[in-house]
Amino acid sequence: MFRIRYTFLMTSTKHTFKDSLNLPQTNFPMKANLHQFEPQRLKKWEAHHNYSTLMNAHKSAPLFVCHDGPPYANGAIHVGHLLNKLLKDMVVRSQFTQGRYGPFTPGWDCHGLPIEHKVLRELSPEKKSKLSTLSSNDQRLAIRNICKAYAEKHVAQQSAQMKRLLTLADYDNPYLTFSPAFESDVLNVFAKMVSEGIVFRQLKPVHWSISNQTALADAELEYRDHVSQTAGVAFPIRHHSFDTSLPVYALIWTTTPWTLPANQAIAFNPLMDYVLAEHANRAYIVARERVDYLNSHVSSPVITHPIAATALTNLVAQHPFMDQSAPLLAADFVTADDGTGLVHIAPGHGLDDYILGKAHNLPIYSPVDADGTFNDTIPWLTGVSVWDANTIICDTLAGSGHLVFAYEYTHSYPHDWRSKTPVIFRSTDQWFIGMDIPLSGTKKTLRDMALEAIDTTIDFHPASGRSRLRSMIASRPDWCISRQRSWGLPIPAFIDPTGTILLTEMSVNHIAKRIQKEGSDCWYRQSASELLADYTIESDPMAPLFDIAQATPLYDIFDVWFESGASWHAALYRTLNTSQADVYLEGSDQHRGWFQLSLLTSLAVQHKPPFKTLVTHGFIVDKDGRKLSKSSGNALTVDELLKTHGAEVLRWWTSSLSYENDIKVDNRFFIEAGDHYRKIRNTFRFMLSTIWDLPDGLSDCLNRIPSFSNTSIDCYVLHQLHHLEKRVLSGYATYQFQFVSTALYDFCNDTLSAFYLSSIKDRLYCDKPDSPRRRQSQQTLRIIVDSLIRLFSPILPHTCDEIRESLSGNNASSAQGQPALTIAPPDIHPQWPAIIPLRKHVLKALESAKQDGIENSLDAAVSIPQTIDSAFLPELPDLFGVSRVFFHNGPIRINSLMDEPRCERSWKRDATVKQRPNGHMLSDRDYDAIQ
RNA sequence: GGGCUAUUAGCUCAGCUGGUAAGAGCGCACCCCUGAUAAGGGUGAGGACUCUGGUUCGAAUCCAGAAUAGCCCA
Repeated sequence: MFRIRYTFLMTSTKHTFKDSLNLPQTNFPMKANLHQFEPQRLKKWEAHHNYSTLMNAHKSAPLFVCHDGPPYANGAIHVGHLLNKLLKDMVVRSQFTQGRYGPFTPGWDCHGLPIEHKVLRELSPEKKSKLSTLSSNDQRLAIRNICKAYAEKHVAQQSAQMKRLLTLADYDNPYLTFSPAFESDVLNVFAKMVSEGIVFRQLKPVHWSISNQTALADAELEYRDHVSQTAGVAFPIRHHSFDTSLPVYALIWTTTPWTLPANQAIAFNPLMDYVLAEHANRAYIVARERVDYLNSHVSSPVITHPIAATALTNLVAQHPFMDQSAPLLAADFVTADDGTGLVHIAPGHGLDDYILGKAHNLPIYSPVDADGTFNDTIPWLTGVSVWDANTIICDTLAGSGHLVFAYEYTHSYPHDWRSKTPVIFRSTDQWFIGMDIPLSGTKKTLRDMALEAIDTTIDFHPASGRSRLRSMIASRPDWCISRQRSWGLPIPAFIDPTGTILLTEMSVNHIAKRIQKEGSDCWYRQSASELLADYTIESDPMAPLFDIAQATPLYDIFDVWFESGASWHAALYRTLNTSQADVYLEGSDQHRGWFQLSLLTSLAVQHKPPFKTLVTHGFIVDKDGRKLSKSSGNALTVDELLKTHGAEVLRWWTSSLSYENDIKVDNRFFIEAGDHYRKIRNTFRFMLSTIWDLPDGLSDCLNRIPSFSNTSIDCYVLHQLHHLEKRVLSGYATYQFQFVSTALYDFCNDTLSAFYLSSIKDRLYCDKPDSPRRRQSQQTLRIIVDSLIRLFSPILPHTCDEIRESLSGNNASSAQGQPALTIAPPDIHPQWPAIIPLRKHVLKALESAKQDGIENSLDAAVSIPQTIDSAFLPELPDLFGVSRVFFHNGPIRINSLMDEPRCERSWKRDATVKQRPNGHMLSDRDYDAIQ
């Protein structure tokens, strides 16, 4: 009877009291419409001079510098840029959360071959032919002019995209490597390096791009498969004492027959065994381990006789077609991995060859011109390209009987990264920074200083960066800083008719001043005497005997890495008056690039690294972990991602990455990030909707915490919030954004949505509006919201501002730059840690009680063990989502209350429910609330 | 070929210096709520911790090798 009656009441009067409840209300929309509202937010920020306002407000806080590694001003930004910029932005913004001041100046790398190459390729035929009529300096100026416009256009484009990602940076005052101020500062750095005695000019084989007619840096090479014409070549030995009647030959193997005219020696490894291999009435010297290789390339098996490696010392071979000799030299770089174990040495065309040649005073001979053709020192090859020369030389060798075997060989070979054409080694005059020359100041070499800094003073995130950078520094060659192009900063050296070079600290600093005033174009407009007008060579103690009147400027430009590598001075010092950043944050490829070269210039000049910490992130790969191909990359343009997901979702995605490793991108990951974003947004929305009628201000809320009962849910959640703050701050401090975002998400999802908010709904809705219990929860919610937007704002700045506006109106101050609340941890009852697992067990028991017909937990009472402090009793029904909680001796038990009356207002089957004078079944609390 | 790194549920990832039956989110299945509603809540099923050796009383965790993938270099 009872059951039927109360069920009837429930359905018929279910919403009778809806209007008497304190139901949620908010203007904070559930749907974010990020694509629409983020651009509006940007406009608002710009109208309020967001960046400068924020910086001025925090100038007195401790400074933290994240120095921007300049992206190249070329093309639209891609997902890799997005990742890099957003990580930096979180570093910068989270400094404010940690109570610091984090200014950020964006930069762009504007000079260099990629732009020059692109610009020249896009030139119309008319313009090209017009260009060719100009003098070489006017050509350079014209090219530089077009390049500058190109760079400016792309800086503007990229800048707009980066802003659209809601990044906080001084976009009105970026650093650009072509600006006269930057160029001048770079030259000051260079001048100091000149004074340290580590800058030198030397003929040296360098990777040479034939198509672009320039020397290439390591960073400008890419390795691709290449088919080489290889040859086994016999060099007759002039005099020997081997026990054989056959003529003896040194058999070398080369993949570049065109370098044979420049041969100066043959190298062998003194630690390897060699034999005389007899074949077709000749005896070839080869490594014992390479006999099988030789057999595979000659018609009949060879017969071998062992010889001692020492017997090779002092042997001299005759060049097969040049009138010169080739001494046999010991070298440890010779291996038994391929070839014959004897290596043809052309010091003008290979790095190992060059080093060995220098050690033995061999000529650095390189008969190849800049265009890859032979010069007139080899009459029968003059004007022939090196690629064509391969065949001609092999034919010649075959004709003279010196070609033992020949075949085509596919192997990994360096190519020009722009033109994708194979490069060669060619000797030219280049400028170098020496790695192993003691600085005049410190008496230590750059290499030693760098290794010491890596081992002792620099922090690495992740830690593996240390060994990575270390092994690169330990093995890197001297730094070739010169390029033979137009779009760049000139190396300010002069040459006079005697071939004397003028390049001193004073002369460089002098040119730096000129360039600061006039820009580096002046180098191409003026003569040496004009450029050096105010320079008095007599007062320069380092100047050589030099004829300025007869001199001309040299037109090499700097490697762009030298310019960006000096940004700690040319950008950082100029803007912030400090030349050491707290952090440099870039992709792991920058161990070879910007990290390393910035370290070198800084150590040379200021004898300390330009950064305290290096943070590196991995590379973007596709959903299968493969390198992003052009086609898969095009499917995910930043503009498209912004349109479909919004910057906040992209920012959340970035925060959730384990960025140290490869980063897989696929649309579904952004969709997932969007789901997370909505979940967080809704949690905020609900909290906002429950505190709309809270009259008190925030400071009052914080002051009231100590008066909260230590068994109250509010006290517990504030305690959890305190721990969240601590965890988030430590995560931000160590750049562990994934840890931060997981902690924030779990707090919103578990601690708030599933636990706290579910538990306090009843009191928020059904208590009298100003009941102390309801007000206490509202104040708690207000504190939570305020704390959370401070923790979230480095990741979701727009949404946090939205929340602020919802709380305090459209003129609310921005949520950005606010330090964490760091609330004082309230004392909680010592049994709270037992309450949480108890709740889990109760929920499980309720789940199994569904089989017994108790589907709605408000139809249930729970009996729990008596071990819990009775002070918890008022909170437990809400915590478990049931109508009543009892203590008893025994395990958790669920009792049905379906036979008990149900409050028509709160839907709880409370013990106080009875029929009231208004005819409705209501609990004491609810009856009181509607009076 | 060398340096650095990664490989844990369908997917994305935690798992610190080796120690009771391997964790989370998403997804999936089932259920509740309909007074957060193009929301919210609960329960559950999913794993030879890439492979092969080794060290150890004990290894996802340390060592060696292999495979696959990424970055850098030759």
